[in-house]
Amino acid sequence: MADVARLAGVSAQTVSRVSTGHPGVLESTRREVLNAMQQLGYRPNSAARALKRGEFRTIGVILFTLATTGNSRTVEAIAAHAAREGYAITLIPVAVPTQDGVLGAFTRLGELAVDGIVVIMEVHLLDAADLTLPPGVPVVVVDSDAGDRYPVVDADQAEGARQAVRHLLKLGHETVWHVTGPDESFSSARRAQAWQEVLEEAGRPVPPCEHGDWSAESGYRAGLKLAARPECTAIFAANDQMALGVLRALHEAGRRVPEDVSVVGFDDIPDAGSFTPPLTTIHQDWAEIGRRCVQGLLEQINRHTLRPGTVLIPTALIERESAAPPPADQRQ
Amino acid sequence: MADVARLAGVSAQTVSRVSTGHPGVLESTRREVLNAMQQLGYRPNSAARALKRGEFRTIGVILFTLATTGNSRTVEAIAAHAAREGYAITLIPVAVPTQDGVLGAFTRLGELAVDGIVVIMEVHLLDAADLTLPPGVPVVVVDSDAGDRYPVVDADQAEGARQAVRHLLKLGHETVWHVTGPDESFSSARRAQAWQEVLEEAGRPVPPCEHGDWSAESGYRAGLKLAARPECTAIFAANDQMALGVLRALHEAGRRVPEDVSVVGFDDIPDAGSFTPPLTTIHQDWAEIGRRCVQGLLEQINRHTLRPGTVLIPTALIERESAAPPPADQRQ
DNA sequence: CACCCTGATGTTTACGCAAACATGACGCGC
DNA sequence: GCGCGTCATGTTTGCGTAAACATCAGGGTG
Repeated sequence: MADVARLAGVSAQTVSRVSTGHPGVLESTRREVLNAMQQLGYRPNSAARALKRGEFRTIGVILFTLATTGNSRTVEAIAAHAAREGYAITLIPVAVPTQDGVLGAFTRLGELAVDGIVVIMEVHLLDAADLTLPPGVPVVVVDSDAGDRYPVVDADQAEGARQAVRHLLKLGHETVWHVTGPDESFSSARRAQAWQEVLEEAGRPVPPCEHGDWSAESGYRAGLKLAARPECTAIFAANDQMALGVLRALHEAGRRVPEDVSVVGFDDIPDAGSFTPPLTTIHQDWAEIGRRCVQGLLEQINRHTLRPGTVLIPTALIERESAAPPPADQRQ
Repeated sequence: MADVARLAGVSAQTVSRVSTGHPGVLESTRREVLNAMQQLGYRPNSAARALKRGEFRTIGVILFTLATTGNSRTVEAIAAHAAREGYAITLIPVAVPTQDGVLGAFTRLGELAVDGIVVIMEVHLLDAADLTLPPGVPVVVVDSDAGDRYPVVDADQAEGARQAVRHLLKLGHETVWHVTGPDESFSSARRAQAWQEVLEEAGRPVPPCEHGDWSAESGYRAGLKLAARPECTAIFAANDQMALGVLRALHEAGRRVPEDVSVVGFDDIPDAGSFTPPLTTIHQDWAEIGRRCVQGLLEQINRHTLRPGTVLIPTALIERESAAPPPADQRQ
């Protein structure tokens, strides 16, 4: 910076003013400084800047994996909105989803240069890490029911599941079978619970769940079992990937979709419209989730207020071709 | 830090020595300091640390989107390996894939606290941004042919495509039709080129390409056209998502896979094994790509040497059920 | 017993920047 | 024409840390 100041014939402070876009610098001076910067290839040192200002303009995102569509889409949206506000994103992946792994990530995080944290993580693991969550650091949590302690942003899992089940019921199916996600997932539990509630409210039998792990392969295994039951005419899979596996299982078992069996997924991943047949599913607005995360975090950073509570992002039923009325002989 | 020093009855320097794990501190003193740290909730300020040490222990990753499996997997692997080396990852998404967008990202990047950069981006857009790439900053490029100027890490696109085409030829198909990715993609161009070369070497006719954009929907459109050609018995799609669309199109057109038409994809996304039918495809080792990116970057950071050149990660043919010999009447 | 060496700890300093305050030039009003 | 306000710019200072150097105590050696 001193070199730039010398070359431009001004003081270091004026260089600083130019680089931060401060007002009160003569246009001619500004141009001269800019020129000198260019010539010397000057780049402000962000460490020094952060030290002086006491903020990093960076948001940390802690998660298990980018491999799920939801996570990577959410991160992408967070990054995009953060960038718009002048914030960068630092990724803190948790190598292993154990309490130790989470603890390690939170420890690293404590030493990281972040002004706030988005936690995309199942709540029970968050609990374990709770102790080491640096107090006073703004936090927003996704995919959790910790709304009483932290600001939570999430898709309206329950309403989405209700939309799916009601849609199948309205088509005339007597009941709806369910393929769940992993037990430890909050989203999975929420979707399963809502599925059960809708059936009970409608006075329909609640068939036993098949348990999956979000993967298409697990959906395939569940689908094989369901395909073997002739009374099963409607399946709600807790995500689109498992629905894909269910579709394959039904196809192999010779049961046509949607003529014999209807399938509804959850997520509306980009490929869902190209499944065979195109999948009727529940759309999640990840872009909006990311936006609200950033918004909530900035609110805390700027206003120094932690406001627990849950922000629910609406879901939407996307009707494609995998759900239809049940076969005539099974119709209500 | 001063408070900790006071509480522990030592100097600030000793606190620093403890927090950096420096040797030459009496065990009893160390414990006392650790104790005081805990009590006061002391966390070293990473900005000050970075300022003093002249390094951020952070790697920037600049990319267009996390929406493709390849990108998000690569980023995840980069993050995991970087974490192992004590580096964090900062994400710099390019909002719009235009030269302006890229320029903007590189400008932001210049001000970012990173010790090195991984660029996951098509090369022609990189060229446009070239001017503003801060000189002297370690860089590794993925998905590019800029091996003469930068260290490049990439899957062996050409060999992968060759494996796919040769596999179909060996099964007895007279030739192989191709659904490409977007024109501006280096990977897409490389795969298409290798496809053509293999056909020419084998003395087979080279049918016209169908052009897609990586999306399943574009694969569906291409598949519809291909399905209308009875002479088409083998299709190589430049990625698995487009292959999914092709599968759907063939199914709708009443052409069975693999009995009537064989399909091979590229990527081996996690769902590929659950397509209907399970997709034969080319596996890319994204974890290894991420690992080599970090390795290449750290080499530059530690040894201050820029070594242009391309590291090619081998691909592997994964045989599943979507490719088989052609129908008897079409057999060679 | 004086010397030096070693190892533990304290003191000084600078990293690069920007806030706060200081300076100085100019113009305007009474 | 004197004083005061305004605006552009310069000077001082300190953010939290760790490297470099300084100090000091104890122990072994000739």
